[in-house]
Amino acid sequence: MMDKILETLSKTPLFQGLDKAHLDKLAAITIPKEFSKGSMVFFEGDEGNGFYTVCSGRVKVFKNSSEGKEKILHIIEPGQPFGEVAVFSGKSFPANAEALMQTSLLFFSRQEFIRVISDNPSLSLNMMALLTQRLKQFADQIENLSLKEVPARLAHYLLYLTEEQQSSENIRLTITKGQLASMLGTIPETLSRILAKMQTQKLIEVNGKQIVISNLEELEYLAESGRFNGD
Amino acid sequence: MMDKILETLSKTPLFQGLDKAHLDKLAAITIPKEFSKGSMVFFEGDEGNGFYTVCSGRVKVFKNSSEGKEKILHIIEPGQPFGEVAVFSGKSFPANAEALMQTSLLFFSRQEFIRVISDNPSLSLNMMALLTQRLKQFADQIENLSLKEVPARLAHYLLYLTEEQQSSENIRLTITKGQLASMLGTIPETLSRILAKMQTQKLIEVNGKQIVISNLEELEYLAESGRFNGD
DNA sequence: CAATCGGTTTGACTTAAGTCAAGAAGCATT
DNA sequence: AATGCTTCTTGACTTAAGTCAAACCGATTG
Repeated sequence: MMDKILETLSKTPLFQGLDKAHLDKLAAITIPKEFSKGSMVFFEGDEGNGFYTVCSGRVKVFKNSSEGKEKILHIIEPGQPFGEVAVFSGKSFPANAEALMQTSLLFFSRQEFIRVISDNPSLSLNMMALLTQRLKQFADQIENLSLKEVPARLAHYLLYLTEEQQSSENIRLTITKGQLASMLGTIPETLSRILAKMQTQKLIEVNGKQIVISNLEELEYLAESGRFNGD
Repeated sequence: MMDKILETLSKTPLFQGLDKAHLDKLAAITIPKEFSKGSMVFFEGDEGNGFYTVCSGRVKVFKNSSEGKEKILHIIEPGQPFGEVAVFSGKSFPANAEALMQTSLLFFSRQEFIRVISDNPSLSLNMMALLTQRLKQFADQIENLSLKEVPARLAHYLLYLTEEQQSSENIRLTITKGQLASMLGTIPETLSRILAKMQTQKLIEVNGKQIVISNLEELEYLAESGRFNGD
């Protein structure tokens, strides 16, 4: 049991490079929690007494509007933390988090974690690296949302997937198209139409969640310029 | 000279609560730099060997698109730091920074700063608080950009100004309307039209940079719902 | 093997907001 | 006061993307 936790911690990038003693301290304050598909880990505005890391499963972090529309901020994969904002500044979570499937999480309480991190420059630096990475991602999202149109945002995301999956030929969507639409700041109908257009323009071939990149250069051009070449 | 720096440091929220010894250490690694109006502090992609805090003046942090449009991410006021992302994760700055007027900055080199912060839990926690505040701001911006329309975003900003300036009656734009448009993710023409509409709807009265809030409740409703009441 | 359900697609239509172009208003400087 | 600036406003027009509604598909499940 404790072994399982230690193993998970040691695989979490945030805790990389820590020595055994510190990992043990962390393991001691770790609280495992289970969430079933569709259940909420926390709501925006909830008092946040700590943060989580994903052990197995997947968590959707999102905001929603008064009319019930939602914007997915990120999908958290195993090994990644979320909810850290509540630990260091606000007392409350700035967004909602929902398990997308049966998910096991590790919970770190703010007080205990701050005690551990205060005595641990290496962990502090890891945490700051993580937070600044997130800032960069968000800055890119803001740039895309305000400066680029949906086709360019989608192209950008597909290119990101090629890196992620180390294949410039064949990629696989790891989320539903509806969720992808939400991440890109649009709606399923629009996404569907643009995927269709990318196909008629021979940039890609879509088969369910499987996507073949037929014309990488054009896709890169689209991501950059926002225009389908010749239209 | 050194006194001036120490005084500035002690007024910077990031360095709040540090004891004299640590402030001295910081002052020792501080490098003052001057920028004239319109000059660039750094460009997106530049190698970032440290970060800055604003001593006096003002700095615009922004991204720009291939077509030359720009999105202002934030306007940095005296006492605030910027460029921290480059210190802790990427080696490069994720956005551009330009002095909006004659501006004096303090520069902290990455290596030296990491040395100081490693030995200073209090400063670490301050830094993490700062970074998470930024994350929260960005998350809100993303929410606004993808879930709300321009009128709601503008209303939201005006309400923010009432808090900032501690007046629910009379506020003053501290940036040009063009810059405001860019911060809201729109263009000056659109901003101008919406301000005009807010006036005909008796929500506000605009007089140059001076704005009188005539109907706070309606403005709050607009920020929340995105709709002008009754239309 | 229907029946059902989430996810996806398509079509017809509406609308928010961008583009382009021309003035108008502010301001600083001579 | 006249000149150039930049900033802001307004109008006519275009366009990207959202809404609403219907149908479709694929995968369970009774």
